[in-house]
Amino acid sequence: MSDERLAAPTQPGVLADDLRVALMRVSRRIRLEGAGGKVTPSQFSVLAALKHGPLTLRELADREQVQPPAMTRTVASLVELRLVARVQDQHDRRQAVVSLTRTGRRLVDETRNQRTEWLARRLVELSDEERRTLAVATEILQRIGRS
Amino acid sequence: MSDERLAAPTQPGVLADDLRVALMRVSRRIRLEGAGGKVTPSQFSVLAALKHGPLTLRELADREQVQPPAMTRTVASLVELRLVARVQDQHDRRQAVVSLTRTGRRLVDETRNQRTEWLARRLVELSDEERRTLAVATEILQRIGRS
DNA sequence: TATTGTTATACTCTATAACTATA
DNA sequence: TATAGTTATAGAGTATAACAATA
Repeated sequence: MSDERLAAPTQPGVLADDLRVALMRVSRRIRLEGAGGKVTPSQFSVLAALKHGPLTLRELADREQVQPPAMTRTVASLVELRLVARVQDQHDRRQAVVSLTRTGRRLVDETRNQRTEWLARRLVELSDEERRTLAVATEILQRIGRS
Repeated sequence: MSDERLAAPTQPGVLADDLRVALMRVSRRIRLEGAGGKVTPSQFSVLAALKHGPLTLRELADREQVQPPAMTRTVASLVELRLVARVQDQHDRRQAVVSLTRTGRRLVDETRNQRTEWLARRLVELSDEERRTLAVATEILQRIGRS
């Protein structure tokens, strides 16, 4: 008797279905962690987008795939919460440049850390070999994510 | 010289950070596929929850982690779209049982297939060994998702 | 009394259309 | 004219509080 029924399925169609479900479920779990109710998911997504530097309102709207009026409101709420600052661009006064405040940056880092820690706790329960498998899988997923 | 810089990092903290980012990015990509604008994410989530059989409004609210009034509205909109049907339970007339219509089931299956196919197209571009790695990783992620 | 679901009300996120200010 | 952003308006999704119907 072969051990086919024990082997993880590798046919693209079957694997895609299993992997899709597993990916969606785990990311949902991760998203629930560290979302300490301080800001909404939309607001947090904007904060995370600003992590690597200031962006104009238009750039934020494009990256978050929302229309400018929606971003106007979200940014206004974040300004109110003192999590971002907005200043008029001096060279093109039509543009508003949005950046993280120190408090905003701290919130992004804390949430990120909480999410990472939730996953890290799951990983320490695995064997070395399983972690090696996930490490290689991570590289493959990174490639898929870029495509 | 060791090949440390080539090896995928397996320390739980580092791996968790890389894996988290990769997971979130790929699931976001998957979620964007086949979301043909026919229904909203909330509505689709309810349809998917009904895939394995009818549920009462209360059960739906619990599974979707929303309060009953929100589910009342979402179900009403899906009834309007002819994607679900709701009938009063004959044994307990307080309860409303919600089930997929044929159209609703078709929409769930089509969306699911489109998402799976997007991922399957990425998988056929990989080597056999990479697919084996992802297959084993899927089993590990399934365990993490259940925890 | 307890449970299921609805109605009333309010707030957030989103969209499109029309507008203002700047280039 | 074209672009960046806002205001006006509307619809979906969510919540809590108060209520109706049934168990």
